[in-house]
Amino acid sequence: MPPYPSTASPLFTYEYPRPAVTVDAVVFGLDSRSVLHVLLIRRGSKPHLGSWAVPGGFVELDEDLEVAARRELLEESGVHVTYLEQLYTFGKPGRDPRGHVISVAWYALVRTIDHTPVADTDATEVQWHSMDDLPELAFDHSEMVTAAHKRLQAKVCYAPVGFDLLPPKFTLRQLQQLYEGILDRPLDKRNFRRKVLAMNLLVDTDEVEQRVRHRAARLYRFDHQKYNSLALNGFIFDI
Amino acid sequence: MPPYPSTASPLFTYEYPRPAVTVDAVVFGLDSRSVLHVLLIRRGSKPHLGSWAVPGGFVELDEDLEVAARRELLEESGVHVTYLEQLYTFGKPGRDPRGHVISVAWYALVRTIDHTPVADTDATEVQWHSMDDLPELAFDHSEMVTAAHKRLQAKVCYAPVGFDLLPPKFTLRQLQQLYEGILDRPLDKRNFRRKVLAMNLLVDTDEVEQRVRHRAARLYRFDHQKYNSLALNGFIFDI
DNA sequence: TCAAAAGTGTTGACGGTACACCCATGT
DNA sequence: ACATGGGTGTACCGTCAACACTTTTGA
Repeated sequence: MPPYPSTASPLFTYEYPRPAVTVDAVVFGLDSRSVLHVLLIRRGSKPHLGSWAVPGGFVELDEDLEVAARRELLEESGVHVTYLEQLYTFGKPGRDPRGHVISVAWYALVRTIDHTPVADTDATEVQWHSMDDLPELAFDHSEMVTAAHKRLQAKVCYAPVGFDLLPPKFTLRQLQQLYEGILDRPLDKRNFRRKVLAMNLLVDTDEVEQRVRHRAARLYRFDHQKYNSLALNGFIFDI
Repeated sequence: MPPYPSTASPLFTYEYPRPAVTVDAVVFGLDSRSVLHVLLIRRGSKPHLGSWAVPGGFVELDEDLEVAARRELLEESGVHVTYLEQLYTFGKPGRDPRGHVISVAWYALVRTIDHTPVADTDATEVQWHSMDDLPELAFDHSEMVTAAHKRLQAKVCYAPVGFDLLPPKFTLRQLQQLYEGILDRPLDKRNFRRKVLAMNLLVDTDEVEQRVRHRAARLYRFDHQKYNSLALNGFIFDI
């Protein structure tokens, strides 16, 4: 085992052993019925070999934390995330049997989870699991998923992050089902539609959904540009 | 320089060098005129020797992150915090000239800042600085303070954390000035009083403030017990 | 023609905001 | 007596919640 390698400055002394640092990401997606799912991998190495876990891994030296999170997601599950936000840093001694491991947890949103191609390096299996039927998870990953879900529930109410779970063009029904799935409660259809349309941030594309066996719904897209300029002037998205 | 020491499990390999991990804490307090202040230390060592910075330091192996934050606060500034919450983890390469240093930032509230005794180990000087007159700070600490302030502004609106900045018994005026100082905007006196009293979480102590040269205001205390039991049933504090 | 979802308004309750004066106290 | 802040009520307005029927479409 080589001595601990040097970094940029000679002033940096190595009297103290360092904890290891990982990043883990709780990835949310919706299936075609707008049901909220979480991406899990089956661990291909010890500890917790064979258990389900959230994708993640060690941060490399001089690697940005967000870059590390994206790299691990790509390596372990091949998903393309549309939204990524830091969640919380878990560092309780004993959370990893290998020693002191500090994990910077993130949560991410992806657009659609039907037919997601999955790569794997460390993971033997990658799978979407419905939020209301999750298996036991390795380490403290259940806690991470719970925290991420709460954060998402709070955030969709005051920021337009939900759109990152939908395709660029979507129906009002899809949007409402998304909110109902995330908030885990029913919403009134008329009130919901009135409220979201009143913000004037949805653009009617003059297209309708295809191949449905009922009256086809209009497709809307979210006007990110307009939202951004409004947000600069203190506008607050609110559902 | 000794080789990097071993941890619990032999499975834990040391092929990769690890970033260092620190904790830093943005500590808020009010002066006697209810003006929001931040606790800063003047750095007594390189890098940024002589610059103002937020108190913090390296996490020890197998030390819990919150414990580390409290330890550093005690060592560097001797303050007793009444509230401590994790804020964000900063890990951009280059944020510390010594090498890759990941900082888990916290924010804390203390009750009163008049005549605060200050100890120091690494710090040559410890001082409260008014939020609207902050010096340049070392590293990315300005960013930390800004993030902490935003978080505090958001949090006082939906959680009773502001009371951790006040003495156990306080006047409604103090409470209002606290909110005005944190939110940085004036509030209507009658509406504010009606709203906070309507929550039925303030207990009139039947005492009044002393040694004031005007009509003495009633002193209230916040009923933490009642709040906790209400919160369990879904009650949400709201200012 | 049936099944399924799209689309559409009104009312009542509640909470937020705006606003000004008299009172108690210490100097 | 004066300066300083303590303490109080009402009216208007906007927002939210509750609620049901007709229309369109594909099978």
